[in-house]
Amino acid sequence: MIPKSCNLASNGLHLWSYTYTISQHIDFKTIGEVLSPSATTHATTILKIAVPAPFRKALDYLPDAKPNLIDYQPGMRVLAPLGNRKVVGIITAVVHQSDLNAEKLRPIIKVMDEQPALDPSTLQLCRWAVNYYHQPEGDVYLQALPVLLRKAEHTTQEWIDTWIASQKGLLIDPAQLGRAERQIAALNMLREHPRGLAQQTLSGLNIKPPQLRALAEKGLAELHERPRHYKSWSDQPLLSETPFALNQEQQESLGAINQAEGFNSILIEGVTGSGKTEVYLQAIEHRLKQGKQALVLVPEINLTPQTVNRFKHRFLVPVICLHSNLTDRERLQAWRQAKANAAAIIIGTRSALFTPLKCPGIIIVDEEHDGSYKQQDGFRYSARDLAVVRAKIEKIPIVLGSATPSLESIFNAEQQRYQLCQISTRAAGAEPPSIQLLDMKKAELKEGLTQETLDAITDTLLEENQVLVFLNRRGFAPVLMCHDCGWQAQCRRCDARMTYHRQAQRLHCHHCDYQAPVPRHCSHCGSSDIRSIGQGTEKLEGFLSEYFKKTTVIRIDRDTTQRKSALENHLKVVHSGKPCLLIGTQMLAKGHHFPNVTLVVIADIDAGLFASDFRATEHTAQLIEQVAGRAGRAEKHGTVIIQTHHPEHPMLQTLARQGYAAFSQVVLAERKLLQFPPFSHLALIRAEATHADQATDFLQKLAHIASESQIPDSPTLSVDIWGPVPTLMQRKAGRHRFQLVLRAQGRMALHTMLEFLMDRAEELPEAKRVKWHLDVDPTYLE
DNA sequence: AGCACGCCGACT
DNA sequence: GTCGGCGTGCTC
Repeated sequence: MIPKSCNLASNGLHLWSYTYTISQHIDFKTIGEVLSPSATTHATTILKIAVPAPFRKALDYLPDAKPNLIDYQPGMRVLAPLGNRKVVGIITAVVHQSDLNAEKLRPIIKVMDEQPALDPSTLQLCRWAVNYYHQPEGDVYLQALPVLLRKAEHTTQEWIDTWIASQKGLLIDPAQLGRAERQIAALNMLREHPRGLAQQTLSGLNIKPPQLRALAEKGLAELHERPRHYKSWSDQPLLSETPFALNQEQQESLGAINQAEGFNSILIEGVTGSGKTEVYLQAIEHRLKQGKQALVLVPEINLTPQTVNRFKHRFLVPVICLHSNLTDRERLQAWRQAKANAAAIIIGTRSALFTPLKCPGIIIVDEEHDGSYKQQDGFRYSARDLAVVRAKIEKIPIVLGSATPSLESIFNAEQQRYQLCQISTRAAGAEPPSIQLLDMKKAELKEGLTQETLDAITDTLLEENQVLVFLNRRGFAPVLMCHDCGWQAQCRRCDARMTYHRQAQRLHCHHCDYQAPVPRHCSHCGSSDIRSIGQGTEKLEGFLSEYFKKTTVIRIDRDTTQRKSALENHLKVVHSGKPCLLIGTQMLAKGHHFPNVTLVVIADIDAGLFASDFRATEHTAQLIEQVAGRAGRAEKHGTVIIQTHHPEHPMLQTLARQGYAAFSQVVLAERKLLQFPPFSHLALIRAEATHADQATDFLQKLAHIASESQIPDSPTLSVDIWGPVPTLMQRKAGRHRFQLVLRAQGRMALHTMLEFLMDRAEELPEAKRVKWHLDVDPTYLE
């Protein structure tokens, strides 16, 4: 029997064979060290291991007890001692000298798999990410593995219990087993299959473990663990439906993608409903025909059964979907299948980027502008940006698609780094919706809606069409105020007002989840005249279902869709096509198609026009376009009403009259003037602590170190340092938050600075007293 | 991060 | 007298 945690160095039965190609696994960084004279004189092997602990760099370890039997390769998982615990780490390099004293080095406990868990291209991607995001190596390398493989209990290979007849069992006359009928049957079965049978297969043949164990005790059968072999998908027929005919622009986009041999990045700017997905499908088909796999990244919210079904309907080959409610075990299974080429198409969110592919053929990033590609905690990477790096490493094409590309991507296209393909016509000849800016100034409002808007809703419903009212604010009312003294309900842990939820009869902070009962009296003056100010989706729902008594009103936000499948149930009504009124937040803006919605009302856009963040207008415009894209598909023309106090706002004007492409040019010019990304590069160091000065002291020190290290009179290498400045919400969840903003013209300057700063930060005693992190290419300055 | 060590307060 | 709170320090 082979022990479950099969160590390579053990002398157990090896039923597998493993081969490797040294050249494939060379760590280029270590070549110099390998060839250096000191290394050749002392042939000691040092393993650089990335461990799950807050060290910036990998730790040095010695090989385990039987080093000669093992070829240590970067990417292999090892079990290593760390303090008084055992951790799973990744070999990042094999070198021949260490900066540490030899007596401080400890040997690893064992190598955990016979093949590296991280293949050479994933390793390269991780190395790139370490250098770019300046994140601890352990965080980066381990993040690239499924959760279960970060633990010692699981192996990269799946092991299958297999019973096999022993030598004695093959020779014996089964009649000697006497009246043990079931054991005789079992032995006969094993004799018929001298290469062994999986325990599961045997169970299916009604041969159960007790009989098999009885045979094993008599020395007639043996239990082995064998690695599971996956069947490659590549010999299967590809399609189960005929692809749709493409229009001219789709054809051109597909041509650009298919033409690519090796790395190429293509940005598809295609209006909502332009049939981008069809282009993806046919581009994937092209690569499948070459026996290559496809990786498709989608935003969190878009990974709906509809999206996945679109792929499953088209293709007969195995499609794997990595959605958020998979169990860890299912994720590991998917990882193994992708690595073994048992799956042809992998669709997933951000983290799916690290799925190993045996035969990578193409990467597609749908809705590339979407914020959910940026991880906002721990290892803060952008899956979209890393996807481009991965495509470069794998030498395959990458497609970035969006109706509203990020300004970074538009800029990259202008710089010829991306090939731009535009699809401006909607499929089936549908007209783009017309955008109407509705001046709210001095207008009489009913719960935030003008009479004109209400009339438009009435007309649409009378025409038997559906209406979508977009309000990006959950709850009943954003503010609860004392009418006598002006007191407002504040969150006691954040610098934010509490939102009033009427149905739950609670005050709820949307920033830290703190909840409180609704006060009956003002805590400042004791008055009982407490009123709610402003509108939330809950309040709007109440008003609209009263105003449109005969119409079904459906509210869709985080509060109404908490229960599983609640969203799908809500949407069933919408998809039935009956006239109805939809009210919703962000959730409604993406991914869903409502062919019968012909009127979209954006109730309050003003907050998005004047937010302090430099990306605010970009995000607001993307949101408007996305919400507007819900309206009027196929034969029905759509209208979008944007209610605003600032109809003359240049951003709104440009967007409404000339569209997103023109808008993006205006904003790019603005960014250039202000030297903001993509015309410069940003990094943030955020710190939070229970006492504000702990955070500022730490950041102050870093700012000082940074300015000291500047090379004088070298504009190409200089880094602007701002701060420490308080974050927009200075106190959140009871902690004070400050940040340092670093800006540089060139990437090199920024990275040199960051590498230096992170090394120094690790040594600062203050660093241990505050919670802090680095965010390279932050989405929000806050 | 995780774990031990260590030094102070409320309890079977 | 202990159990346990979390501040501090350390891990190749």
